[in-house]
Amino acid sequence: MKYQRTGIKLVLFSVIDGKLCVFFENHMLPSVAWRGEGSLDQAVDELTRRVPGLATDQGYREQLYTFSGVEAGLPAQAGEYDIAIAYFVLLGEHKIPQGLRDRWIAYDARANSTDLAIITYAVQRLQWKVEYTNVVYSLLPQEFTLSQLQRVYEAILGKPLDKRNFRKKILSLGILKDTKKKKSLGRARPAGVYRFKTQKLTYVEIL
Amino acid sequence: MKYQRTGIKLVLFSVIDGKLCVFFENHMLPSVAWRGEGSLDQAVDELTRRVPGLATDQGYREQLYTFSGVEAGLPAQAGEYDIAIAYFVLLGEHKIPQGLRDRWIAYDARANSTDLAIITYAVQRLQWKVEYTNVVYSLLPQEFTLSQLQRVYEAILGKPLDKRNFRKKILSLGILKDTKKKKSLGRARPAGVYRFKTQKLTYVEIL
DNA sequence: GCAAAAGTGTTGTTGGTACACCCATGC
DNA sequence: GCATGGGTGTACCAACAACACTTTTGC
Repeated sequence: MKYQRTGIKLVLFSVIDGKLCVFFENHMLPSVAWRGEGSLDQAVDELTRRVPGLATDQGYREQLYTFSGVEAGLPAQAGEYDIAIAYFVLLGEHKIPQGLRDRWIAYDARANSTDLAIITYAVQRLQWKVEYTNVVYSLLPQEFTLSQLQRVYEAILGKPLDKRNFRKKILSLGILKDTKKKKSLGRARPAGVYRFKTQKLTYVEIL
Repeated sequence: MKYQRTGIKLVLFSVIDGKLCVFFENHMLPSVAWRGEGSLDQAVDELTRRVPGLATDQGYREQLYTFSGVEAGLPAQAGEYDIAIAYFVLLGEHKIPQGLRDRWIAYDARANSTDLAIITYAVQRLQWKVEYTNVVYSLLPQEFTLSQLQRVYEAILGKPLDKRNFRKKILSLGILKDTKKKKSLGRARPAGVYRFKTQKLTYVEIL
């Protein structure tokens, strides 16, 4: 009797220097075989630990999709899996050690990685999630300015946003707390500092 | 070396008699072991064929989620899988042979099936999908009246909808075609007959 | 003629979008 | 004093929600 080989793949996102970036290990998504020992989550933990500078508990993680056969482009890759369970993980730029930033590549829908289909799917999911939840908390330090927040949104959505409308919207959602502090970046007027009320995933009330 | 056992589970939905129903095989979702032969899709085809009155190509199918360990309540079930890949399938009431309707049970969030977590998740996905796509085409005959359509929406969303607003909205989406025919049900005024412009999944323009 | 379901418009509210200038600071 | 990014308000438009009566048919 034949058993299938199952793999786990990670799509790691971060917004670095205003650009949406994905982590690669020699031009492929980090992946590992899974042999059914322990839970899937544990296996993902382990895989996560392989990424330099990334502790298990950091960031936001979510299962993406289970790819099989053609969809994942798997046949083309010898020694690969019959099915691949893909996860995406969000990691704040501030948690990435400076020396390792070159392993993060700016997302480009036209790139031709074997994993492009998975990455594209992950980006769509991220774009959706960021509009309907507070999930961006995982891409920012605990305290941040509204401009920082806006830059993260712009990087993910891939388009510029209007400053006034953005602030009105985000503040009206009531997911932020004004710390009343001020932070000065460079030689400009200091900006107000905010934090997310909660670091747990919350769906935004659209009513 | 140990290999994991992978299972496929099906959540089959239909709206029968104005109620959202799920198909059960002795109080459980239909499932089958998968040993990595052929693609996942083929395996789902096969499982689908086990459901009486359901041909492979009928209805709409989508992968739901891959459950492992605790999440799916699997440990409680002896002889079950390490991971279960769940799919949901939508099937029009008109395609279900009369004699087999008793295997379809009205969805109840309070029921205590071992598969309740999966089913609940599937219902949420369905509710979302039905609001942003034309996917209900798979739950109705080719031709139908607006009232029939509204009843399907109400069953899925679990709440009554306003007739005038519903019609305005659905017609403005431009996904329906008026056949100009009339259909008389019972002793009331005959209703206009519509069809979906396409039977392929289409995301609705929200602009 | 009456029961049953079909069909039809208006109004108020809300959320989205477009848009331009002054302010506080570092150098 | 000037360059840099921070911060603010209004007006228009589109989508949504609430709401009640007339029409056509079968019996």
